[in-house]
Amino acid sequence: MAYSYEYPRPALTVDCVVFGLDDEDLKLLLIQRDLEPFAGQWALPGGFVHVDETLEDAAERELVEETGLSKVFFEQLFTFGTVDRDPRERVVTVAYYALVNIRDHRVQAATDARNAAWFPVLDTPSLAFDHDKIIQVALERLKGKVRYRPIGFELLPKRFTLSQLQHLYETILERPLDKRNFRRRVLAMGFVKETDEIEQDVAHRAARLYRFDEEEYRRLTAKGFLFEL
Amino acid sequence: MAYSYEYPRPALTVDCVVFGLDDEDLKLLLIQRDLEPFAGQWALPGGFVHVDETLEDAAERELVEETGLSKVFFEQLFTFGTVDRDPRERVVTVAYYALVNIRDHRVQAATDARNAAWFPVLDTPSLAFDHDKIIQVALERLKGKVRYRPIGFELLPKRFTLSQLQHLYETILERPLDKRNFRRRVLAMGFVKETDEIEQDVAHRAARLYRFDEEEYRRLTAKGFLFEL
DNA sequence: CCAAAAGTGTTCTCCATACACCCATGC
DNA sequence: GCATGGGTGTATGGAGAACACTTTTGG
Repeated sequence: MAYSYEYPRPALTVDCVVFGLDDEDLKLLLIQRDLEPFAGQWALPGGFVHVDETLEDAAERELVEETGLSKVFFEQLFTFGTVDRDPRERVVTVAYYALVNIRDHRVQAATDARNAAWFPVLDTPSLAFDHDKIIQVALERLKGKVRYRPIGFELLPKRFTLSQLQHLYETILERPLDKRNFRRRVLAMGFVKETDEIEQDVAHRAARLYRFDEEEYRRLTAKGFLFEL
Repeated sequence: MAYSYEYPRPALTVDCVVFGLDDEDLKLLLIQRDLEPFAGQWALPGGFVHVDETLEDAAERELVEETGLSKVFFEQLFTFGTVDRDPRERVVTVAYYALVNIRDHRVQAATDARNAAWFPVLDTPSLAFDHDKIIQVALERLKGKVRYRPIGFELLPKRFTLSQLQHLYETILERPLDKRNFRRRVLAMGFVKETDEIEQDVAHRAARLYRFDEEEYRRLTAKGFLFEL
């Protein structure tokens, strides 16, 4: 019989790469570990998968427990399974990435985390385990996916200006975009809708606020429309 | 301590979705299980991950053991972790997909497999576990990825005709393509190279054979070139 | 000579790109 | 009134899409 009871089995964890957008940069949510191994070092939030919860549930639970974040956009990233990635024993980890609007969520460390904080993506401390590697993979995925799926909106508040949206894409893609062309293309797609609100409290002309109309996006993709930027 | 020794842990398996191209259709390599649960039913090749092997190694090992296939193109697909996907106990599976040129590989059942055979993708028997679901995900991935990564070549022999290549894309994308435009675009990319050989033993004008120049592809992508079809 | 697939160019349309100035607001 | 970002139109070039006939070979 191929029942696995007789054999030692790898442990299974989940880890979360949480991206957030601060007005200027792309940031990453890290926790400072309170336990060995790597106690005191910064790492991705994550932990062991319980036998009675799905992988998504485990990722969400760990994120809430260690950082206080809940109800954020989540997608599976990749599963990392080299033999020596954890010094204790064999541990396979299913990594997720999440996108959050920083301003709407307050982070707070708890359980196994001594501390939780946002770091600029390009200026993180050296991390525990193979978490640097996981972040590299997450960044590549984000860069790739943002061009053909409208996931960037998850990083913005519900109402946003077109300049914020453009800035977001410039940050993620690491190249400048032409303002007029960008605005024309975004609006031509039809699912970024003008609202009748404008920015508040800015020291210059206030910009119009727009929103991402998910309903409309679904309708359009169902009809064969392909998002691309 | 967050050591997991104290807690029951999910079992971990790998499963392989192996695509092949028969002259006409896209096919899938399945095995007939010899063990419970689902003995006698068709399923994806796969099995438990050993503590001392990476996930890739496990996938390759299981594929050789159960089907005799080795040295094929492999990529991680997705990790499936719903709680009840295995009737015995909690089992999380890391799925891989593989692309094979059917004519160059002979399959042969062994170990836990009573039988191994190719089935048309759109006409498979009902499968064990959640393997139908896994295949759906693999198909979507293949359809998506084939358009921006030159992985389709893995399904063809080393030397192929442009008609074969076009047929492959038509099969995967499920739509007809214009012959002249297709040939122009493929050749314009620069990494599909003409050879001085031609088809043999055909009952009509013999077509020129081409090859995928991986070196050239790497050079071009390094310079910012983006494959797209 | 017939069947079957190989091979080949041109036109048109549309979309991506490049590019610069005036406008509204707060201080 | 000045500094700051908001907002707008046009011209050009290049790529994708549509489209049909001749060539080669084997049977």
